[in-house]
Amino acid sequence: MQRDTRQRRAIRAAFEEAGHPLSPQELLEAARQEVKGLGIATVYRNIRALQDEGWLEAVELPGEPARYERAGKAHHHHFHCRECDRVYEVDGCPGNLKEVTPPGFTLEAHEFVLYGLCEACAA
Amino acid sequence: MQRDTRQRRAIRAAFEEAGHPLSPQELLEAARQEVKGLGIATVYRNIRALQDEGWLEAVELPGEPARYERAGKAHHHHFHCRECDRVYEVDGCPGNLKEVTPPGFTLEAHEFVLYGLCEACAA
DNA sequence: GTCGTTGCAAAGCGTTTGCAGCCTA
DNA sequence: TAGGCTGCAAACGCTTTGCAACGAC
Repeated sequence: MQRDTRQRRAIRAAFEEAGHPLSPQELLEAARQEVKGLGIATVYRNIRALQDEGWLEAVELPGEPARYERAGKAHHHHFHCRECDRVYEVDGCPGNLKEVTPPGFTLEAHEFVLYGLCEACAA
Repeated sequence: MQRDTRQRRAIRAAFEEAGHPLSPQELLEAARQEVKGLGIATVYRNIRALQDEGWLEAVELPGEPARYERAGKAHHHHFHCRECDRVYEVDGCPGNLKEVTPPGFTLEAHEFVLYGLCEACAA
């Protein structure tokens, strides 16, 4: 049975407050403001627990450590700003996925990441 | 000045022969058939050297170690088989990238990865 | 012979796991 | 009080680096 600890509450709260995906390190720093002495192992263990529970989802970006965001959102992709390093959600989905799939291959899922400048950084 | 060693020749040859991106480990195994006793450190050092030289390009897949392929190919994306773990090139590009980009954002690049079963594994 | 290159082993780095004590239910 | 949870440190897997010997030119 799962218990409601200070650590877990702080970790959940960090995700509620952040409007964007968090890395384990960012999460540690955020949650430590609430729970001093919080260990990185606890952060990783809770990330996994919250994922198993279906409360969190991994956001895997090519070439960098995974970030995490609240689960249950509608299908979406991400825009990674190369200036502020922030990750934004984008709605919608590129077309002609099937036409791009090689003949004989079975398509089950897809990842899609946009890179560039966000509105603030483009100004 | 760069030297032409047995190891470097074997590594180059492995890429020429493989029709798909190779991970450092796959590369080690392939090149070892030519050069027994080849070390993994040498593989990594040559991957970097060949990248600097513009002969190789990294293929970064979300959530796993990078693979590498010959540079200079036409724009393409990749299909990752969840069964045999191989990565294939796919030609073409999904549409409506601009429609998906949020207003005010500047789109500079995109990554796109398909997941599923390759032709061999789907059988 | 020079000096770039190699293999080995050790060091890094992010993530996971073992363990003894802690704390929630 | 039981047993899930935590912090610490050690263990991991992948990649990089230090070093002395090697070998291309």
